[in-house]
Amino acid sequence: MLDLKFVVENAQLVKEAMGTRSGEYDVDIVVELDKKRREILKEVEMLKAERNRVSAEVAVLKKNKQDASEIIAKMKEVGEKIKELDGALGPIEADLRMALLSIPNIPDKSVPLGKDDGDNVEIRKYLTPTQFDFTPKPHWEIGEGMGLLDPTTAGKITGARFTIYRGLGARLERAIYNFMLDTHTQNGYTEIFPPFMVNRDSMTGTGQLPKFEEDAYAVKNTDYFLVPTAEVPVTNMLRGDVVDADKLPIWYTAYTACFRGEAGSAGRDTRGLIRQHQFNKVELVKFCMPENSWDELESLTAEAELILQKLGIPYRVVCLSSGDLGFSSAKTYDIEVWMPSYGRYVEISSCSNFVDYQARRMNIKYRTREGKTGFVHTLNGSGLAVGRTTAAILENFQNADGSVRVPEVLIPYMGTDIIK
RNA sequence: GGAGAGAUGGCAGAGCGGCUGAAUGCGCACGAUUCGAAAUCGUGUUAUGGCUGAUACCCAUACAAGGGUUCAAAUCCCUUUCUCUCCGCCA
Repeated sequence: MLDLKFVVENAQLVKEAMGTRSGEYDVDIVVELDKKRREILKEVEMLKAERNRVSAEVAVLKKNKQDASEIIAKMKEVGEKIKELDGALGPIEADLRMALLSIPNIPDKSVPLGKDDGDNVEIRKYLTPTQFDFTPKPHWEIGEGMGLLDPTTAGKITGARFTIYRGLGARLERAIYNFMLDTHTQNGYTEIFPPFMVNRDSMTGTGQLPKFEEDAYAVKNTDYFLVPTAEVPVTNMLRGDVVDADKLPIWYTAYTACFRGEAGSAGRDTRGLIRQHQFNKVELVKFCMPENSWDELESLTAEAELILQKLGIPYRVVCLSSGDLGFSSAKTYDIEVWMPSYGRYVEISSCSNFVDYQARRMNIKYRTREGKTGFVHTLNGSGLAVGRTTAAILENFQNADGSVRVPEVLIPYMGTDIIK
């Protein structure tokens, strides 16, 4: 969340920033609630100061065995008044927090202004779109044709938007996330294997709640949620902590299955691995000092790109426009992989700098040697979405005879150089 | 699932109705000492909110979280969460 003081003192600026995003956000309500809160607060704090003062007098009287019943009776009234005002304050503060949580991050100055993904700006490109001297097949045809992917049986045992991987298909998926984890740990990331279920506080900490509860899978009879991304458990590892500045930056990488309701995407990408309710992803998460977060965003993006470079798959990097920016993010680069069946680039990673937005929400602070504290900056990015990588490999490395070449770096993991 | 113990500052650990925002130790900062350092000595060192030009003063709040008792709660009561020990069960 944003800093309350900042919002109240710069309401106009915040409103303008919200205007560049998609969606409507109520900044005025925050200002109003804060004003109300402060009015009551002043009154109740005065009463409390009086109570504290008089209570000290009572202590002295009692010590000297003197009668204090008169002022005790008077303080009882003050106590009731305090209780009343505190009672009024509670709901206002709760509303205020909710209102503040409902306001997204302010886009960084460098973010291109725009309405939606049509205004995203291409930053760089790697390789050129794959050319074929035959008509390439989409990955779901390749996968189902060779028995690597089986959405039909998955539909029977679970439902739509699930897939069973079989044989070399399952092996390929596993090879990919092992290769990703190995690459990232060699680059200095610490591997984390977190729980796949998290509590409500964690979902709120990273911003999935309260606004997007319908996208999440809740576990019945508990207050747990299936993780929509490893970002949630991994970023929340430091929730409420004060970290020694010397220990920063912290780089974590984690594989998890990810579970998403995909509310509002009915009819989109219904075939293949692009949009599933359960998919595998390797995530990159960073915690750093505020002054380093923009450099860390560049390196994090490069580290995610490295996977596609090593695999040899064409991609491009785009900077999301203000209108396409995620709720908690100040700036996001999407990495988009070339997908022949779509005839365009498809998102495979989203690398974001949240600056202090998540840290304030989660109360993650640093402490320097000199004792100075402040909110850390948090970043994360996919490194990468595994299912989409599988799809991209099947499509970009397919041969005319229907077989699929295994990328060089995956051969040790696959035990073969060809899938047929 | 059953029985018991516990949760206090960056860390360790006292306190168990008023004089405790919190002893003591560690860590850290500054100073003394030193050619410099170690050791030693001295001083200081929580956060959030209100007020404010102010990171100054003053005021309020906070001892897992939430509620209650009381003039007054880290201290008493209730609920929840988490941790540990023993038993059971299980991969």
